[in-house]
Amino acid sequence: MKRSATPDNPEISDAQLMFDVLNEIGIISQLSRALLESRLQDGLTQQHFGVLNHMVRLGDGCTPLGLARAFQVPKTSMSHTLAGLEKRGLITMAPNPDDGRGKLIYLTDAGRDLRNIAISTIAPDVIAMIPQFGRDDANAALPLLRKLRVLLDEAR
Amino acid sequence: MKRSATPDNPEISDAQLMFDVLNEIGIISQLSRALLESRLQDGLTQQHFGVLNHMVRLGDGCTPLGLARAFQVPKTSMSHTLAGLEKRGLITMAPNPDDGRGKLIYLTDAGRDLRNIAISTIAPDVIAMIPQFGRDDANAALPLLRKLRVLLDEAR
DNA sequence: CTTGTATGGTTCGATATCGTACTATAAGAT
DNA sequence: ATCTTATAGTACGATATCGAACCATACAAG
Repeated sequence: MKRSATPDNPEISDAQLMFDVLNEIGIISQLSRALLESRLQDGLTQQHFGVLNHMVRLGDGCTPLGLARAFQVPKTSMSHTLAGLEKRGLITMAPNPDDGRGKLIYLTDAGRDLRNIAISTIAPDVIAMIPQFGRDDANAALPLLRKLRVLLDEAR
Repeated sequence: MKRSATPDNPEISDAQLMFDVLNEIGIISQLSRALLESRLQDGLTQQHFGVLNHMVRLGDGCTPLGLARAFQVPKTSMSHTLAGLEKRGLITMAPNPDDGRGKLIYLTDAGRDLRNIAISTIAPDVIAMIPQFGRDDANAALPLLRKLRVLLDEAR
């Protein structure tokens, strides 16, 4: 199980540690995505929900590229996600008056409602996790994750 | 016990905390996947690499369903991933002598080699992160992540 | 005012993901 | 033995993801 942590090459075990961290993160992401999507209707994905949630929390009128950066996905992926949201009437896309190339994304009432319903639907699952995970551990984990995310983001 | 923004309903901010944790995890997962796949050739994905790595570390001769459970993906997804690995000559699939329905997956030499090459290719990036993230923080994060993963797994 | 280059966005094709439905074998209960 | 239910895996279709190529606009330098 334990790879030889040869004292002359401590980097190996350090690298293994980071691999393990990223591996756990990958599986948690997979699990939380599956949990979320099992609660969403109409083939909505985590990305769809994420975009709606982002705009409710931080305000709409943002650009497709800005959203792509916020979620760290290629702009082509965001383009497809936004097309799906527009097709469902959850957002509208308007040309950017300040930039002839760009667009601005706005929530519709339906989009806002759907986000709020989704939150209510998922909240019990999330709240149920807290006593088991522990508020202290959650509070401890968040800054570590933020730091790691920023690091990975800068290292791109 | 709680310094809450909404004293009448502390669960709200706790839920927000967990949402934030899962959100950071999702983005980190996205970033590390992008980083990994940019280093892999021949259209290999994180799943492909993950399966090879899993078998090198924990031994091959495992079943498709066992792998699907290990990675928390539907068995149809694993079926597709394994087909891709077999097509590339990185694994072989044999009928399970103890179960007429099942198969057993074995690494080929090419599969083992590819995994080792991939590890060597990625290791510098991972090692470079360590001094910035901090070994202590990595050591602190891992058990928290494991706990969260187990929790989510059980709550499925 | 051109020209070159950078930026915002879409289109398209290849592949991945995953739910539904299906086949085949296994295993337990009459 | 037969029936029932559970399990391992695949086929297929719908959608998601993403890189390459592309278009249009912006912007900077002559």
